[in-house]
Amino acid sequence: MVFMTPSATGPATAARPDPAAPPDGAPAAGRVLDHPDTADIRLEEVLHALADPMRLTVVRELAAARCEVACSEVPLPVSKSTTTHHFRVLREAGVICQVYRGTSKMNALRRADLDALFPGLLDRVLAAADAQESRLAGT
Amino acid sequence: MVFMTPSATGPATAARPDPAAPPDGAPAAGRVLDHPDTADIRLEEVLHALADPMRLTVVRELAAARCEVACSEVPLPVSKSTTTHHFRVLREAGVICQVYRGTSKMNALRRADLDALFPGLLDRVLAAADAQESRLAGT
DNA sequence: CACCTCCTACGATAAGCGTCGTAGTACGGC
DNA sequence: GCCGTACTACGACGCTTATCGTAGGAGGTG
Repeated sequence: MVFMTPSATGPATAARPDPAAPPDGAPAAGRVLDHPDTADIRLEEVLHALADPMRLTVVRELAAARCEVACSEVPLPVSKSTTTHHFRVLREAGVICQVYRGTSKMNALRRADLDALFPGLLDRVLAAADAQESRLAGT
Repeated sequence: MVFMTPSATGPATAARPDPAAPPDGAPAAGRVLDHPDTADIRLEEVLHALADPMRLTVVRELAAARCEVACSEVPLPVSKSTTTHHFRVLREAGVICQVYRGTSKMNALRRADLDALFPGLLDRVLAAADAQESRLAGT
């Protein structure tokens, strides 16, 4: 059941056609992380993943930064282990794609996969989050 | 901290301009339920409410039936008390509006409020749920 | 090689959630 | 007034979750 980065149903946000990437070829050899196959992504799990404030923050950061982001670049008001935990939940729900790059673990949204399964959903959630933030800020 | 059915920021899906409603005037006198004010609805709570399979089912049923629906008309594979619990979670998250009507408690989506706060979100979630159902059915 | 950084795994804890059954209240009909 | 229907409140149970700290591995740098 599922082995590595999506190659089956879609290269996800992967294929890393972005700069910032190393010479390539060796995205970190060994260490490969389990990602759900695109077809195995479940709406309830995605919603659950997005329902947590910490994780929603992460997703918004990832959406804002158009390229891959290291775990440590998304500051959360919780411990390192808890942060790791949240990233894992997001990955296992199929929301993000994680890949080792040197000592860092890079994260990216699986926009393509999510949009294919649930058209427009992610955008609406992000827009809703922005809207709510503005609304609450203007108090 | 909020008192009754929305009248403050918007009559929600209420105002019951639908048939099926009794002569009106006495929608059940006493028993009034607490609903969050529109401005108090939080995205995280809405997502959390929608993330549960049971509750998502309820919301889909409510969206399908364009009018108010009694709790007992949405059959769930769980006990009565659990059903009550789920309806309460939905109400407290601001997703549905509940009103006593005789011995029944009628439920309706707070579409207007949700669309005002999070434009298009509910529709996308419903569409995503439909899409996933078809996708999984066609296995 | 030593060392530092980044991230992980593990165990612990406390809180939350979904589920149930039972007992009970409000309302309408007889 | 009595009874049935519809829903609720409460307490219990077990599972999941969010959080932490500590210990440790993988990989770059010197």
